[in-house]
Amino acid sequence: MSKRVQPSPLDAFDRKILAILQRDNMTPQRTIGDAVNLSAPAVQRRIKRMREEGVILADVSVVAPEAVGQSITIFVEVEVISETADQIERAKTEFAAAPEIQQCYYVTGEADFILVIVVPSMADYEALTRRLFFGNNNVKRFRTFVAMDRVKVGLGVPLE
Amino acid sequence: MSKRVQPSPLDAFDRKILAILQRDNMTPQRTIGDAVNLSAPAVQRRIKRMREEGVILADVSVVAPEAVGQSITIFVEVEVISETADQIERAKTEFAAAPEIQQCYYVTGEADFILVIVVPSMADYEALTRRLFFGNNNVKRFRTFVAMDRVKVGLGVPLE
DNA sequence: GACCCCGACGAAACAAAATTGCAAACAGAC
DNA sequence: GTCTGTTTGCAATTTTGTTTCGTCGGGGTC
Repeated sequence: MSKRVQPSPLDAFDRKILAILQRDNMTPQRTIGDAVNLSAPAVQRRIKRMREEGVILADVSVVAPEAVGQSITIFVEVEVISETADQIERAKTEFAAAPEIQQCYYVTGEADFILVIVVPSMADYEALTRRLFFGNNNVKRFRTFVAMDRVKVGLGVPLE
Repeated sequence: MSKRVQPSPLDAFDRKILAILQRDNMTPQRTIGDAVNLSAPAVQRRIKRMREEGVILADVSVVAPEAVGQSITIFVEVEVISETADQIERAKTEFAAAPEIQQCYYVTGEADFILVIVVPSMADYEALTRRLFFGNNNVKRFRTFVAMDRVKVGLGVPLE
């Protein structure tokens, strides 16, 4: 199920390449090569390997939510009643399936799940809570935080 | 300062293209064209326009945090003492500057900021809290949630 | 209705980038 | 020192992105 193939260790070249790609994956390999002192084909082979090994999970465009009418970002802390493996698995599956849920994490602490949700309006959010939380009798409680400002949004990982 | 240029409305073609790109932005334009019934140049013009208008914010590779030794994801709710515009701005700037902070949102509700943090170890997180929270006398309180499972992670927005 | 203008399209030509084949450099094992 | 693996750079090939150009269709004007 996992995409990882071999945990082949990353060297300094790989990390530099990753640092560039996670900022802009349309950078020409030639340019990357110049930046890291490697030929374009060498860079390309490393990228290919990292994709195969699952170091690079995906290559995506980041779409501005407001531009497509999804102007509201919401955080939700969800606390469940039963924490049996079965129930947790069920919750994970349900959350993962909802397209409005951009991110879902299973966490320790005072909550069990933290969700990042993107919707066009509060009415849509209200409808979603009805479906997802009130309609799920394993949800004990949930707390909502509405984002006023997306100060920093990304999936970039600290490198080097 | 903003990247938006003109809020030219998106049609069904644009949305279909975005849906493809936010899943895989390495899809050849010809392939996209076939999928949406448009020629490659038409697709390319639309993509170019959406980039210029800020509909497409960025094009990035998604790196697996574990693969680069950043195996711990943490959520933090931060509550500040003073909520003057000045202090909030200062906090935003500071959070945005930290590379370990992957995401930062300014929110309503029981907290003021929600952070998503990626670190190699709890020790690193501890050091970060010391620097970021204990070292900041405007932080009243913060709550930590450690992710046990990244159930769903992405920046994709619901389209159509 | 005839006209023009504007915008978007597709086909083809073109440019640039990615990919592959191959020989050489290098590192470690014996 | 020689062998074997791996990784590299260069050059040829292929794929992809980009530009050009002629055409089509809608809207406004006279």
